[in-house]
Amino acid sequence: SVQLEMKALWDEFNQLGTEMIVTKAGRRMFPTFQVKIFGMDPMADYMLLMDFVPVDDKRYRQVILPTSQRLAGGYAFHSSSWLVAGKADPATPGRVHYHPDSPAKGAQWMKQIVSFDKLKLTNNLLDDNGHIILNSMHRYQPRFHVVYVDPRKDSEKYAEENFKTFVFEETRFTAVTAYQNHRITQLKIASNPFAKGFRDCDPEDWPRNHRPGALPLMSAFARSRNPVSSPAHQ
Amino acid sequence: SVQLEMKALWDEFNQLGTEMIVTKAGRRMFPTFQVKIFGMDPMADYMLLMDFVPVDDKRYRQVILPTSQRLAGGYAFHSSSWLVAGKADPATPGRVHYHPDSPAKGAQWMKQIVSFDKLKLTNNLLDDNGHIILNSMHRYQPRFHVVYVDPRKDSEKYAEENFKTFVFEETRFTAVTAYQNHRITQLKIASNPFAKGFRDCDPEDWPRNHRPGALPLMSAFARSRNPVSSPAHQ
DNA sequence: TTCTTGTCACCTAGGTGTTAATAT
DNA sequence: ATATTAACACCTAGGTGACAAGAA
Repeated sequence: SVQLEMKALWDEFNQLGTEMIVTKAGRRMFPTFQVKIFGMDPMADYMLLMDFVPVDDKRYRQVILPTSQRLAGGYAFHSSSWLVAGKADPATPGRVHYHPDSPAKGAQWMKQIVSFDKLKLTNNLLDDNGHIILNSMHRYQPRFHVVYVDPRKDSEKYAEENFKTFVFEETRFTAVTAYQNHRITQLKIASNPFAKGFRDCDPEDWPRNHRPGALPLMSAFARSRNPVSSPAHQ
Repeated sequence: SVQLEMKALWDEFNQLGTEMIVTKAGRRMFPTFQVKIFGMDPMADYMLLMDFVPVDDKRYRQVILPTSQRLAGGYAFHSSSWLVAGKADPATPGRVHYHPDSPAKGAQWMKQIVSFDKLKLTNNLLDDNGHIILNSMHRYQPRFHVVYVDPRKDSEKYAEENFKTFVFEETRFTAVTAYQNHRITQLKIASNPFAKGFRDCDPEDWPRNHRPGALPLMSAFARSRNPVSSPAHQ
C-alpha cells in the first residue's frame, strides 16, 4: 500500500484548482509527489515510476472580465475559474519517469519517503532531456506505478500481475505556462521554500508560522493583497 | 579497462604531494576520482566501489623552521616536506564507498564518465554517515573495484573471479585537517571552482586561462605571493 | 486578446579555504 | 609546539515567481 505525503498541502492546492508550470527547459512539480510505501518484499527488486494521463479531452482557457468591469488603468488579476475552450490538442508523447534509484530492493524503498523531486514537466514536444511532456491548458492526473522485477526467465508473461498502480485524485492539476489563479500563486509562494523571495511576511508572523504541528502555508495567502481593490505590482 | 579522468591534474598535485582535507562532517576529495570504463558486458550488472589503503605504516608531521629562521613578527608558511613522526596510529574501520548508481548495467556505466563526487572523507572514528574514515597525517592509496553481479545461485563461490581492482598511484594523498603545503593550497584554489572566492586573478588573465586545450590550473599558483617575502594574510 | 518565452532578482542547498579559538 | 575544530565569507549550482516582450 502507498501513502501520499503532504496530503494536507495537496488538498489545499486541489481545493483551489492546482496549477503546475511547464517550461521549455522543464519545471519541477510543487508540491513534489512523495509517498511512503508499505508491504513490499524487502528482498525483492522493484522499479518505481510515474506517468500522467489526461483527466478529460478538453482544452481550457482563462476567464477574463469584460473591459467595463476592470479597474481603470489597473491590472485585472486572473480569475479562479476556467472555461472549456474546445477539444483537447493532440496527445503528447506518453513518457514515463523512472525514479532514479530504480531498481532497488523493497527494504530500500520502504525505509524512507520516496520523493520524485527530479521529475520535470515540459511543454516542448521535441524535448530530449527525458522530461514529461504535457499540453499547456490541459488537465492531468499523475499516476504512480510499482513494478516487481520478476527474476523468472519468462518474466514477460507475468507482466500483467507484476505491477500495481496508485492514483491520488488530489494531485490532479492543470498544466500552464503562467499561473492563472492568483490564489494558487500565493499558496505556492507561501509554501515553496524556493519562492521565499516573494513573501512579504510581517516579521511577527514568523513564530506563529513555525509552531510545531502548524503548516506555514496560508500565512502569505491570508495577507495577500485584495485582487479587486489593489493596483498591479510596481 | 579503466582510464583515470583529469590525469594531468592528478599528476600536478601528486608532484607536490597531494593532501586531502578530512573533517568531522566529511569532506569531498579534490580532484574528484573519476574514470572512464571500457570492455564491460553491456547487459550485465556491476557494482562499482572505492576503498582506501594505507601506503605505509608511518605517521607524518610537518617540518617547522626553528624560531631563529622565521621572519620577525611574521608568519611561517608551512614547508613542503614531511618528517616521519613514528608508527601509524591504529587502523581506521576499513569502509568502502559504493557508487550510488550501483548496481547498474555495463552499458550504463560505460556511456559516460563515472564520478565519485559523493564520496566524503572524515576523521571521525564514530562517523555514522557512511563516510570513509581515515587517520589524519597518514598517507593513503585510493583503490577502485568493479564487481560483476553474478546471476548464478551459488555466486558466492565465484567471488574471487568476479571482481577486478584498479590502482592509480598518482591519486595517493596525505590526509590532513589543515593544508601543510602552501603550494597544494594554491593549486586547489586555482583548480577547484568552489574555491574561486580565494583567487586573486588579474582580470586580463581570464582569456588566457580559457583558451581551448589549456588547463586553467597554475595561473593563480604562478601568481601566488612568495611565501618567504610576504607577511600573513590580513 | 490570449498565451508563451526569456531574463531577472532572490532564494535554497551545499562545497571552498581562512581564521581564531581550542585541544592535545 | 602542533593539530583540530567551528564559524565565516564567498563561491557553484540550480529552483522560484515577476515582468516585459513576443507569438499566435
